[in-house]
Amino acid sequence: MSAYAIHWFRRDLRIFDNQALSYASQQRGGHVIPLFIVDETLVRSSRVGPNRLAFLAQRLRTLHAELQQHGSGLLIAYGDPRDIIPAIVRTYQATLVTWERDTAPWARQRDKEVAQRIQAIGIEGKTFATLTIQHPSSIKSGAGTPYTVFTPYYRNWLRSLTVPAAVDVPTFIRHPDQPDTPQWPAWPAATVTLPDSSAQYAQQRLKDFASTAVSNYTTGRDMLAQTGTSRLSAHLRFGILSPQSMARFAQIQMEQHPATADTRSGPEVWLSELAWRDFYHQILYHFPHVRSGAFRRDYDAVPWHNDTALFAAWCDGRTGYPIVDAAMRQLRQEGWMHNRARMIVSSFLTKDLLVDWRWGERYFMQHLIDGDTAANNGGWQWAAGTGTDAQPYFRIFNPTSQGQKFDPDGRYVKTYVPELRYVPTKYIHSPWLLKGSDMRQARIVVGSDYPLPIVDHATQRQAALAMYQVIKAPSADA
DNA sequence: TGAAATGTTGGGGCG
DNA sequence: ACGCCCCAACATTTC
Repeated sequence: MSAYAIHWFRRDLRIFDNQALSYASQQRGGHVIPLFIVDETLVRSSRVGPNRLAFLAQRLRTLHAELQQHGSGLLIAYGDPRDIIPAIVRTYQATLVTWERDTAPWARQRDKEVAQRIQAIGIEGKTFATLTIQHPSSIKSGAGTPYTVFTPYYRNWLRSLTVPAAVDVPTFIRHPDQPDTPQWPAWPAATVTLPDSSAQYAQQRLKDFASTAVSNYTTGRDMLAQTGTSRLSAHLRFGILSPQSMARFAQIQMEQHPATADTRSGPEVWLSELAWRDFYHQILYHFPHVRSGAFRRDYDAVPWHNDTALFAAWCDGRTGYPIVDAAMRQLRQEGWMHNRARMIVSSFLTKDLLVDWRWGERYFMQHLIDGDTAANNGGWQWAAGTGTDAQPYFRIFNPTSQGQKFDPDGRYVKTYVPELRYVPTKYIHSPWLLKGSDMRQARIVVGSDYPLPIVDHATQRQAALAMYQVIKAPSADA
């Protein structure tokens, strides 16, 4: 009988279209131990919240069930992978370890040390670059440097895009010593209703989205009250679906929905969103300093006001701006927020409340089930104007007009801010203007039942422009 | 993957 | 008929 391989699951929690897992199985004739390691130091990070953990815990259970259907099961171990991997290699006399390569610098460092440790005992570590559709180091400018602007990156990304065919579910032969039941993590319960974590659900949702919603994606994705987006971000985050499988669907749909002269087709725009994900992963890969500070280092000098009361009001969804409050309450209720809403609230936090983007970034990471450092950091720095290809500091969203554009009938606001449900459409994004008979019709007193705006947008816009002036000031040379 | 401020134009009210 | 003004509508510039 062949020796065993270990497949180390991390962010690729699937058995279909998992190159590293299938390789392990093929190399050892099905003798593969599916392993997940819980590193409690990561679990206790201030960038993690109960909802993402609970979704991960749930996925470990559904992954185990899916493995069981194929005669296998998940092995869950606890500790530092640098110690755990060599220990399990010894326990099960394994001769090969496979895993999906990460893009984050700290994870790459850890993985490098794991590889060194098993190499020292004569075991091969075989890795696969499948976390992104194209590897961060594969898309470079003519000068050989990484792109920091999306458009040229995307042009190059599209040109070199060849999505590998899907890899089938491998065969599994269970190791006789592997416990029947994994030792499940004892993590706090979710505070929200979690999405279905099964691969079956995710694959069906992908099919449904690809066959219907994606054709209207170009405009539908921005409409807050519509299901115009795939809503598969959490599944992509944990690799329940591979990004490659999404790209394949997008490519098929692109052939069926050709672009018109003036508008990019839905599938094309959706594919570009997948490229944005790749883009931000390669930014984190090549510029690890973005994790703690501005990509453009001069923006670290922006004198954020950081008023804790204003920040608390933003977190709680009581700013008095309905579109902002709806979005922040959606985040708390669902552990998810519509992408357009993420842009609106991040613009509001940084440019109306003048709070450091890192406060918002951390809060998002604590609450988002789909929270991913690369994408979340990229999005926040984009909104704050501190990042790669960011919107300029003077581009400031008006929360009222954004609401009118992307939630014209107020359905999104009324879903998450129910105290505004009788407010006439005309005032739904500016309830502070209600008076007389309109106020009576709205059955609400603005200022007590729902807050008055905690800041004045026009005033704060000017304050934000002033705050960002340090960027333009000449450096103080001695 | 803005919005506000400022500039320009032209229709129409009015003396 | 004419000049003047107002201002909506659109364009351009600025942040």
